[in-house]
Amino acid sequence: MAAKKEEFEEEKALFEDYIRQQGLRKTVQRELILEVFLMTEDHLSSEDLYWLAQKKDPNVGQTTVYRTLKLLTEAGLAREVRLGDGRTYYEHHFEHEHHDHMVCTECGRVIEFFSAEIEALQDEMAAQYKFLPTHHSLRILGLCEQCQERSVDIKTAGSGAQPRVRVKTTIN
Amino acid sequence: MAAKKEEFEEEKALFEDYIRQQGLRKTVQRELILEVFLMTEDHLSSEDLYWLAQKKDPNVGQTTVYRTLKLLTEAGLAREVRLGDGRTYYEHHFEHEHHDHMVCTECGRVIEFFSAEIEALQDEMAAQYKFLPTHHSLRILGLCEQCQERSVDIKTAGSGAQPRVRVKTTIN
DNA sequence: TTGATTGCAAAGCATTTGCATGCTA
DNA sequence: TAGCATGCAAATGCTTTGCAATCAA
Repeated sequence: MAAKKEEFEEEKALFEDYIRQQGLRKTVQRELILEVFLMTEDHLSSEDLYWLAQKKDPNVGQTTVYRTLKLLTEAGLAREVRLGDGRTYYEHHFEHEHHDHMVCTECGRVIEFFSAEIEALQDEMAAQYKFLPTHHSLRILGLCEQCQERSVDIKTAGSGAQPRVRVKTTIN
Repeated sequence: MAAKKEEFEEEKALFEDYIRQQGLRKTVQRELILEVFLMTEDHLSSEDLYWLAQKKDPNVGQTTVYRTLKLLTEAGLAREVRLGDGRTYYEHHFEHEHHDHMVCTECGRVIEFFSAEIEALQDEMAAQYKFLPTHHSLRILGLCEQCQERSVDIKTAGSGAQPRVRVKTTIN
């Protein structure tokens, strides 16, 4: 994992460019938070990121994480995601395909998916209303495969197959 | 507007059925809140509803509005909507077509739209992941027609044509 | 040196909960 | 009468803000 550090030069450069453009300053905290964010392929809440950053440097504060995530979003490196519970999650934005989410209301599992047809139809609808879309979010709530099975036979089956999708246990 | 009161017998019956089924109790507050909700064809936050109900009976409390909105949602009369700011809005659910929203990030205007094709494709995607969808929400953010014009020529033009869509000014 | 940045503590919101009182069935 | 419902106040959880100290440019 530590070996990954060198991979994010492009993203880091982008961030530094943004910082310079805006007349802001490069700080160790911002660098650290960006690094931790980039190293984690997941939907992270501000708090998640805070704990991860804390492990590397106990000197970072919650507030700075909040502020830096906003910054990353403005810089185009992160994207805010609302999964349905109160908090705001962040996912990678730079060089990551746009996608939407299915959220299991039972276990919180998040499945990412993409449909070019849906995208196209959305633009069509927007055009119909002369609406200029900047971004969109489609969330499908329901039960994932595992939880459907679980609710059919109520055996408390042990952990079956490896989950094929990333799991967020922070929800619910 | 007061003449509309008699129109909602079906909805009221539905609510009373639900209340009875659940072993709950019919109260003046619940009736009033339901009535005010039904009389307003809009996206209402709990606070919006609270003020509207207050005008009719200063004895209703915020808490009861929150609790009753949950109840209405469970009874299938209301549906929760997240428009992107912090709060939760509610819209009619009973005998109302499902639809999605375009939200103008400039003025907060909300456009409702529906696309059977998008719906169908969503089900298709869900099936592909063996996901059992219960509901979904699609939100397109961007600029409405008026705000696009406004940002082209920066003349602070007065109020032009009548807005063709319902406007929520509570956002932003 | 100057002013942006940090982190703590406190404030802000929307929403929920504890609990004594009130009211429905 | 029994116990659900109400409404106030307090608590909660996430996020933002005020501000003095710190640090980058």
